Amino acid sequence: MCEQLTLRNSEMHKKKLQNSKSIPIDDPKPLYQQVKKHVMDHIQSREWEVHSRIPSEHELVAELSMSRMTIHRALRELTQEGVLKRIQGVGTFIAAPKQGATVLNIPNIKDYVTSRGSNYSCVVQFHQTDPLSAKDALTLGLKEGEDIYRTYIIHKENGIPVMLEDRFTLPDMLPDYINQDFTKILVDYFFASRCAFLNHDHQLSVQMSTQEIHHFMELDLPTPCLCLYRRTWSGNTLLSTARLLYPGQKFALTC
Amino acid sequence: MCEQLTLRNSEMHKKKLQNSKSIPIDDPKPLYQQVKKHVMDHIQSREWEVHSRIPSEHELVAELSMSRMTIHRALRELTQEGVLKRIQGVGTFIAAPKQGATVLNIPNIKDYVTSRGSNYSCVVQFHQTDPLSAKDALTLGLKEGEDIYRTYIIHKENGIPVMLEDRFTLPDMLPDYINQDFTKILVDYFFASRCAFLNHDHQLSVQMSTQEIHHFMELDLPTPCLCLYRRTWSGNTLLSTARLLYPGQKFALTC
DNA sequence: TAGTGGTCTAGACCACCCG
DNA sequence: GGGTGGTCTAGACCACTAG
Repeated sequence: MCEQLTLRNSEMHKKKLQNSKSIPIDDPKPLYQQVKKHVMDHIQSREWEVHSRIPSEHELVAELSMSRMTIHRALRELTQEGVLKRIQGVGTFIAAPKQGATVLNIPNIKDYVTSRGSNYSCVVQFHQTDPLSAKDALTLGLKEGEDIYRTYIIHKENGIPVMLEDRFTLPDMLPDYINQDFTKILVDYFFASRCAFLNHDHQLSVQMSTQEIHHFMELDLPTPCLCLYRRTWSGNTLLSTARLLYPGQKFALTC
Repeated sequence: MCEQLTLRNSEMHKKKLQNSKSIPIDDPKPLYQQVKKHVMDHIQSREWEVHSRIPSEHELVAELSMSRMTIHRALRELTQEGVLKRIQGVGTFIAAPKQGATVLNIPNIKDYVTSRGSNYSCVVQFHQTDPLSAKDALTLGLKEGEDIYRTYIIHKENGIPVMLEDRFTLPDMLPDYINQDFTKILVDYFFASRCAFLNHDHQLSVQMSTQEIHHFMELDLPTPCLCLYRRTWSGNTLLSTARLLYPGQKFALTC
């Protein structure tokens, strides 16, 4: 088996040499990618089991007749991808499969609406400087009564409200925030245009619609709502918090 | 500015040489990481703007007095991380910041419960072979009446139901699925132990609790529920679908 | 044709782990 | 001390893009 693979690889090497005479035959992939596939094949075929040790770089260099840097790059990338686990001075092992890490990718509201072939619009209900209430001050880690920007936007699909955005933004970092017209640019886009490396954290919950939600979302009946609480940071500095309310409808997918 | 950085880097080089005399002074990082930081600093300070071209590998080699492989590794990793965009024959550019891609990372239920310091347990209500109903057959892309494994589990935190798992699993791929004791092993862990490369897709929605949910989740009042519909694949082959119901409570965060 | 990024090599030094 | 992975170099050949 190993011998067979060695042969295959030396054949590939020949093809590469042929290819260098500018006679592209069948697009041989880079060697490091072949090594990655070689390792993946052994894992998928169960020949190399989870947690077991795979050949060292030195052994793969000998087996596949490549330089150590090429082998190393392949193994390093597989390690970055979570397939392998490497321990200096010990060896390279098959990593345990990731378990239970469930990732949801929620597109922004405008892309989501337009991707459904619908018309996107929004109405900015408030966009002003407010003194902080005691409750909000607690959440934001600020003092009661301090000034903060508050923005309240209803996002619509074909004119029908689909999402309520209730946002607090700290004035220190982005003083021109309050002058923006958020019917023209999404708040997230504005942040992305001003700050190079944003990060977010999120908290997901469900709640029944309140009177306030009924009013702005044009609802008649009590409706379960998905509530996404998002904080936006630039490095370790909090920029903004948002409560995003999606009244009871399927709204997100992928990955 | 550039000169200053070159100086800083040659100083680091000296430190590295000192360090090689086994006198670790202040843990100098690998050169390629210094290059990454060098680039990131220029981006964060706005010195290099979005979409603008940054110095070529050759220029960075001269500026920072490093080998091209080291420069190349730094720029390649930043490209993989989405910070840069490289075009062969043209140059290296600052990538546009990712916008609106909101990612939620939901831990598995057992880790979630235990991470809160609570006691995890579960009850398997059904675990049997069922003929497919017309509606479920449609969702799964199978024929009505075909046999399928159905598993119905109530997950509990300190004895109180917190999540309902209603799962259909195709019998072809994992014939010993039906013999598992899912009070001992999470279904996701079982899949991970049998299939090397799993992927999932998800759909999120909210719904009001039904009579069925009231009964199994020990609810008295109608409650909004978060419903996560998850499909599990091995390559392009569907393994299992699950409806995961979390009655109205905060349940997930991070990233 | 000159400059760019993509890949690959052969060799080197290092920190780390283990017997 | 011998084997492992982590890093780095100097040089090479290539495909690609643009003037």
